Amino acid sequence: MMEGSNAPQLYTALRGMGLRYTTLPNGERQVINFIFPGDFIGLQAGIVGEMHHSVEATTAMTLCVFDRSEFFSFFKSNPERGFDITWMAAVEEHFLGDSLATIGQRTAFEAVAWALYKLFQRGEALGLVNAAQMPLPFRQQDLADALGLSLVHTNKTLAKLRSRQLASWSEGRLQVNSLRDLAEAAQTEHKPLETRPFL
Amino acid sequence: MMEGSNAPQLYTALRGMGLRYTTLPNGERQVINFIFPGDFIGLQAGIVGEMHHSVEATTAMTLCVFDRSEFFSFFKSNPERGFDITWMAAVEEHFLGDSLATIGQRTAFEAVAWALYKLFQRGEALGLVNAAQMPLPFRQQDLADALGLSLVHTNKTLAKLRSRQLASWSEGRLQVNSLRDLAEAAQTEHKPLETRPFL
DNA sequence: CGTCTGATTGAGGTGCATCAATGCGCGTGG
DNA sequence: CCACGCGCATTGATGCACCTCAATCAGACG
Repeated sequence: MMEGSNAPQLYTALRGMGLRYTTLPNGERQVINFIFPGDFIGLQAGIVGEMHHSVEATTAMTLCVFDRSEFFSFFKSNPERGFDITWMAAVEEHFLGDSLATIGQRTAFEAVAWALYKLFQRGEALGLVNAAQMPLPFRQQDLADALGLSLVHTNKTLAKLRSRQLASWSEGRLQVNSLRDLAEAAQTEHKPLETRPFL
Repeated sequence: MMEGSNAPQLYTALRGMGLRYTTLPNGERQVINFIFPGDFIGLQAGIVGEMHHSVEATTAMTLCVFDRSEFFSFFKSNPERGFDITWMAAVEEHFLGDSLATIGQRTAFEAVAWALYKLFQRGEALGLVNAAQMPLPFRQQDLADALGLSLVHTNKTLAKLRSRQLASWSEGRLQVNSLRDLAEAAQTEHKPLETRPFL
């Protein structure tokens, strides 16, 4: 479904995973966030008009498509839904603030721990976790580009986390035994995930 | 007006400047964005409920205060305004994505250039620019914390921008002669600012 | 005048980037 | 069935961009 859309649309991801990113003029890539089932995609594109950020599917995805042209009228006829959309945007904005803080202030070790912590927590909320494991079908390069680290250093940092028994990510599966320990390594407070509406 | 509010409220800044930031457990500070007149403050706090990010006034400010408890009903009775709020959130989210990209991918030189570019552009839109100058009453430490750089390195980078005639920021005033050149130094495209609604 | 905040500058150290090579699984074509 | 190429993970060696420490300086204020 993703391929046919060159006109920016609005989606909510029902199944599968992906990522959102920008590309700098010099070719560097920054992944902005990882997309999980339930995420609402394309709000900035839908409202701002131009597509400055790209979205890419990592696994096969099934999407629920909304028509952008009807977005405004939808808002007027369903103000409660409109409120939900604002809510989602606010949660997302809050999350991006935290992301900024990790890229800007945390060490590579803390940053990787933080990312895996957030991903695992998200997986838990979605019921993807089974026997302390969840699927995480991204490449190390994706995580590196998300954290502003080099692929090599990301790899070495992942190895360190593995050897310290904090988190183990390989072959597309992430294993975390103690979320609390991981949060501590990430210089972050261990607290439950913000609830977010679903559209 | 800011001082009396320990309960999270919603504001729009009418006059003055400030900044929004988080603090990590280890004490590091990440400033998330700079607040200009017209900015809407406290949406995440207002919706999410808890105040995880702090807001601080740099100059004296005058604010327009909204009651948080009426926020939801306001949304239902004024869906167009609700749409505007979502719009603002989307623009802000988009901007944070760009911020991520600069902290993650740009060099210190490019990052500082990018920040001054954005600030100056914002100033232009607000009519603050006069004779290629605008007021910018922040400290170098604030910019450093926004970009994830040390104060010392930020200072040296600012000096380099000054010596290359790209941008000069001192005594609370920012001077930019060629926005185009500055954008080029920042590894970014020079394009007009996104319009944003005003509440 | 002391004190305080913020800007500036120099010297030395390091976390992470870059370069380079190897390995491993998997699909593809001969 | 095997050789080959390709994407991705892994590991070692080297270098640099940026950090940290430390000192000085200018202006504001009581």
